[in-house]
Amino acid sequence: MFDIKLIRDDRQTVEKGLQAKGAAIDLGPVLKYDTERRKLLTQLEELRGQKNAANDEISLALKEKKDPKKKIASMKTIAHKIDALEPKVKKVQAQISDILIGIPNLPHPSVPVGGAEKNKEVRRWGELARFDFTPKTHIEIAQALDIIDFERGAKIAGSHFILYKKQGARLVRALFNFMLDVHTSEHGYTEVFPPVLVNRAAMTGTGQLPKMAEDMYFLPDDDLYLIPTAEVPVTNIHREEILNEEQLPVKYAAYSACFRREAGSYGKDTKGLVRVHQFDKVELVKFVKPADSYGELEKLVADAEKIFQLLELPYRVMLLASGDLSFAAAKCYDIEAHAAGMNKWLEVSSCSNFEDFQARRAGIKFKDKATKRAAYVHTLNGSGVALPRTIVALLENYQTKEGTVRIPKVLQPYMGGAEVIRK
RNA sequence: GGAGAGGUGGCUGAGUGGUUGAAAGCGGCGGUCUUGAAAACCGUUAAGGGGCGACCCUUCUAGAGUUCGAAUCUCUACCUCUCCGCCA
Repeated sequence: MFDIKLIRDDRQTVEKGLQAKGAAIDLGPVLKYDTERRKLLTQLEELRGQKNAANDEISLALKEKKDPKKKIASMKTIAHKIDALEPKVKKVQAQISDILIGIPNLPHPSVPVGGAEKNKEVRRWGELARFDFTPKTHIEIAQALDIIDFERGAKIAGSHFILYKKQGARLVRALFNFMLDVHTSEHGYTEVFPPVLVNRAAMTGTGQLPKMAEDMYFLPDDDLYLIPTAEVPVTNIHREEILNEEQLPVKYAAYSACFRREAGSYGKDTKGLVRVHQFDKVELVKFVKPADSYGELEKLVADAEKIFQLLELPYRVMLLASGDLSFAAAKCYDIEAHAAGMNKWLEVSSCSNFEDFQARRAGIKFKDKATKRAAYVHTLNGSGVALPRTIVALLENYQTKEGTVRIPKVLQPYMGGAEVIRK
């Protein structure tokens, strides 16, 4: 929920931020409703005060064995006035919430203003793979090695659903185990394994609802959604909670399957692993003190990068421009791995600082010792990392002339000691 | 799926129509005592909204209702627990 106070106090900054994000929202109406709400609320509270006072008098009269009839009658009059006013207040409050819930987070000042063309490469790691033969795409490699069956995946569920086989299936298991191990034992994250179905409140809390409804699988009989990322259940672990300042930062690493309808992206990446409806991902989620959140964002990106460094896969880190940011994000880095077969940079991780945007919607606070008040935490999350595109990079970068695929050192223990994937 | 019992502050838990925003305990914070700590004792300690402020209003899972008045009564939804059934 966007902070109405910020709109009230600094309308220009909000408008500028929204414009940078490409969200054309007229703040006039919400401010008008806000003024009206406060006017009505003052009246309502005045009446409620009268009612409470009358009630005290009645209760006192009863105690003193006096007749409260007259007082009851006057309280009745007040109650009628309140009944008339209450729906008006509720209505205007609902109008305000409807607008606020649809306002995206503002970009951080360090974010370049503009569309995707303004995305900025901030660093690059590793050497691009070079071959003395023409490298194949992961589709050709996987089919030749019989480790992915695209046709039968489609037969079972539909196109863009993947059936991994043999060392392909093992590779999936190897990768998320490896990633979880790195993040829990080296980066200090607590492992969680969340539900992949969540309710409406959870989806609203992290900001997927109301805007992203058409991109999610929904089970109407149970009013439940399949998660598009573990960010949703994991961030909602602490929904409507007040955390202790000492326990911050809280850091979770979660493996989950993720489900995306990818509505509207038909015709894009129609083949292979680049865009699929169900995929696996290890997600990192942090709850931090507001003052620490930008430092924590840099660490989060570094934690995700570490996976590619260990896998020895070349990548670059992109700072997203304002127009390319998601609804809830204030600042975001994408990690893009290079896939040699397709000769493309593939987005494999997205690390974002949401500041207090999600915390506000989900009611996640901490007890601030300095002020002795409950304040919103800042939430962050990043993929650490998404599997299918990492598999694309692995297959395409580690392919050999013979058609086999070398397994990076760190993964070999997870692959039963195998050094190569062969048919 | 069937039967029953519940959902109260950071936690446990009292409260069955009117000074109850809510007893008590635990935990937290401050103090006395102590070289320091523990123990003991004293005090303090919910969140949100409005107002410059004294202060006022809201909130006992959520929504609807009964009543002059609801944590307390009624209905609905959701959730939890116990027993039975089914089941990986």
